[in-house]
Amino acid sequence: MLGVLYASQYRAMRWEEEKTNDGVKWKQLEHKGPYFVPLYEPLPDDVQFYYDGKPLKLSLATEEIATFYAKMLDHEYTTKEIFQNNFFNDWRKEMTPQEQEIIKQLDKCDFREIHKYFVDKNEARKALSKEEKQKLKEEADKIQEEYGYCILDGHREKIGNFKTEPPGLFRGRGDHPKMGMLKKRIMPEDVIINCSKDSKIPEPPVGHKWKEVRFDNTVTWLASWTENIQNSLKYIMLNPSSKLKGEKDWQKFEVARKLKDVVHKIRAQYQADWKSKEMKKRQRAVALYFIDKLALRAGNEKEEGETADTVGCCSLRVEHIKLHSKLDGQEHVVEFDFLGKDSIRYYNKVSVEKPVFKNLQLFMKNKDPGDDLFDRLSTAVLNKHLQKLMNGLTAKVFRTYNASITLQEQLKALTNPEDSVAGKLLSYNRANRAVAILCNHQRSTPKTFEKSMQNLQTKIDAKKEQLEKAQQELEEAEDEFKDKKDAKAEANVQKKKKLLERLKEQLAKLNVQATDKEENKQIALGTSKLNYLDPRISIAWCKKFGVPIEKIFNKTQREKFAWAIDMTDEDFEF
DNA sequence: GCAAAGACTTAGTAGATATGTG
DNA sequence: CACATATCTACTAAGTCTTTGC
Repeated sequence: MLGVLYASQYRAMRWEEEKTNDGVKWKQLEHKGPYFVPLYEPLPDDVQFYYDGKPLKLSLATEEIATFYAKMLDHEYTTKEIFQNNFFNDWRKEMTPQEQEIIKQLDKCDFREIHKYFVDKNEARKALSKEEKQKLKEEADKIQEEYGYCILDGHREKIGNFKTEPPGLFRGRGDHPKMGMLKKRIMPEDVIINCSKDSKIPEPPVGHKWKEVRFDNTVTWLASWTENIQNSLKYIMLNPSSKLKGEKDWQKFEVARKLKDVVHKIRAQYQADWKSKEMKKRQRAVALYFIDKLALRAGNEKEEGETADTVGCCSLRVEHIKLHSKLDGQEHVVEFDFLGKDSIRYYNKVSVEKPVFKNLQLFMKNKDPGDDLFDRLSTAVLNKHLQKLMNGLTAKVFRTYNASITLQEQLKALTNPEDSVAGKLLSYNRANRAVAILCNHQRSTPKTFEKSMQNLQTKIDAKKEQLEKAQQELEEAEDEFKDKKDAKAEANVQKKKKLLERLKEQLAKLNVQATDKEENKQIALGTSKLNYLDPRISIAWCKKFGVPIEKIFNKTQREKFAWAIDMTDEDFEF
């Protein structure tokens, strides 16, 4: 074979579908191991901790943990009782016996001086000169260069998270029972290295050993450790731009496209199952209907008291829905109100088919608010059923499928080929937004939202004024041309016309911006774009309507979707 | 057949960086 | 050019689903 390949051939080969199904993920894996975050640097002597109003010199380990709390002093977390208690408990465990003897109440601890020290330090860093900042950047780049890449089957690939997580206080989301607990420092002795046998095995930092070095090519991680809060594993894995991740991503969307072919049959079946004699089947059918229609997550069981109380479809409880025979002119309305992943609230009122409504009444009969709505159902049962309906089908495929098909339909409905690029982008964002709403992807309203909205309005008003003025000037110029009929006057008319056109465009652009911003207030578009929307739909749309891909995908996104950018033409259909 | 462990994807946010503006 | 604002990136928690071990 020739040593030279055309770029397109190379690309086609690079994304060629994986044939192996023996679970082997790679043949060669070489890397440097994780980068360990720097050790704790003690506070200067003039920065003091006070207990009960008196300065108290802390041992190194105790001081380090104190700084974790001090740094968070103006964060809402430190006002929460659970956070305070968990922190204080864990902190006391690390104290010397003498310190334990003295430090007995958190409210007698004064961290303010330590807090100020870190605030000042932060400011100082921000105020650094360009050259000094450049130097810091170069140092960071050097670390990235050395630890941030690995060799996988002959390709140099970027690693996603190559640094160990620094110690600190656990920041769980929502009402997390473990918030404030001490997240311990990861040492080489905690870390398992995974690489290929014949590769250069990473060296542990001097004076240290790895917990284990293994050669498992059926998994994709490079290193792992067990974190001490939930006692679960953490991994160092490849960046989404890597071939391995890209192929997996592609595969995910291919499974979702396969669902497109059978979804009608599946829908017909679960509708029929609403009337099944078996309670278990009815529950399965109603749950699947929710997952399909509302894009709910599967809802695995969680260990009580270990995490925030959140639910998905299969773990919904009676207290999470209300039934209304009639509401706001609609029949058979189900009102959902529960906390989902990341304790994000799901609130929705949906009019459902009568049999669904009847079934829900049945499922709720003689149950307490805290009882499971689908008591005969689990995600395992549901997924086992789905697996029989289509190879590779699980609950989450419905989210991917419905998100992608919605984008495709919305783009078709909303795009006007006559629009400017800005107008088309508004349509794109609206289509994206429809998906984000479906998937309930929310964000907290940016702190400066109201203000920046006002600023934009001021700009719009100013532009309107300019426009009116330009309009007048144009009329005057036209009058003058009627009088004089000379070349100079004609040129002036043309000039004013151009100006007017430009201002009109600018105003239109600002208006589009304002609409977009308002509609986006509490909705996060990024998550669906990155995880649920088949990028080929977006790329085909760009090509079809002459929108540069950079307008919808930033650098990171283009890297992640390199597989799709390489293979998609404007005719692609999901 | 089940629970726990393991592997991998999906999620919002904080802080860094880029861009626009007076 | 300094500052404000918008956008991007890194981070790591929190899910889903599969595998393991009894």
